[in-house]
Amino acid sequence: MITRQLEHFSLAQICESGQCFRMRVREDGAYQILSGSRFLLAEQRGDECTFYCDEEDFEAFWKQYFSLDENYSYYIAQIHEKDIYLKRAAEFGTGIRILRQDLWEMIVSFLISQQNNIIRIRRCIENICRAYGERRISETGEVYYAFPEPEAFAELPEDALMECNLGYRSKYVVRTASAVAKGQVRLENLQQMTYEEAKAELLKLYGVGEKVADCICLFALHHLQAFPVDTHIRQALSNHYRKGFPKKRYHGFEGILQQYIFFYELMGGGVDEVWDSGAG
DNA sequence: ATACAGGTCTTAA
DNA sequence: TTAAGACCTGTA
Repeated sequence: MITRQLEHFSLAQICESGQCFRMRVREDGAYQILSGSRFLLAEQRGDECTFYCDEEDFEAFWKQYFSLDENYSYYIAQIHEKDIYLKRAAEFGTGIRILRQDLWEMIVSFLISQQNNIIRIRRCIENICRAYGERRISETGEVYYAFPEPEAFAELPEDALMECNLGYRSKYVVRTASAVAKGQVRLENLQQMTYEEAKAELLKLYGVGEKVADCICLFALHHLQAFPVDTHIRQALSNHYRKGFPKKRYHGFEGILQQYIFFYELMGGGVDEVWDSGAG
């Protein structure tokens, strides 16, 4: 068991930020975090966090998973003084962190995410884990299912995952799993690549486009310069950044600011700011 | 009922 | 190279 005082860290906000679909809050207020085949139980009171794992596990894995070695105060301090909207968004989501999640899990998760809502995305992922993942018991005694390896999907008929409610995305997952299982795309190599290289490689996968590739780069490969543009972000940018988002100013960590904006819009924090266009 | 969810692929000009 | 349509499914 590990206890830490943490700034700019909120399990609740991370859980609701729409980057980790297998994290959930329990009845007792504790959080379950699943990543690949791992399981972690964690609690938070104010800025004090407790992680139910041993020192070695924490140092070798979870610390990086939560990006605890990064200084988010610095990123927030870079926000332009006059950018009221971005300052509000960052203040609103100040406990968000960009996680370092499992690469294969993120590929599949964001294939499923397209033209889909977060509730159903979570359910789809839960379904495929139950159907194809290994059943396990955590150190703390909870039953959970590991995320299935590519081989678990690789030989399936392309529409097999419709039974898990993936809809037309089933074939994206099966074909991509097949490509990875055959070694046509090597996940180990992706980890070593630059943002541009990794994105280009990911775009070769069937069902992976610009947006999904950027999500994978940001949430798994931790390329903080990836800036996924989805419907929410597109809307927010057209409302608040007529000349485009100032990526140059924030070069190298645009992705963090993207996540503040996404979270702000998702949670309805931005609604009061979209009043100005019609009234003369 | 119709539109919309953290889009991408296919097809046609 | 760009632009419309199709696409599973649940929810409001």
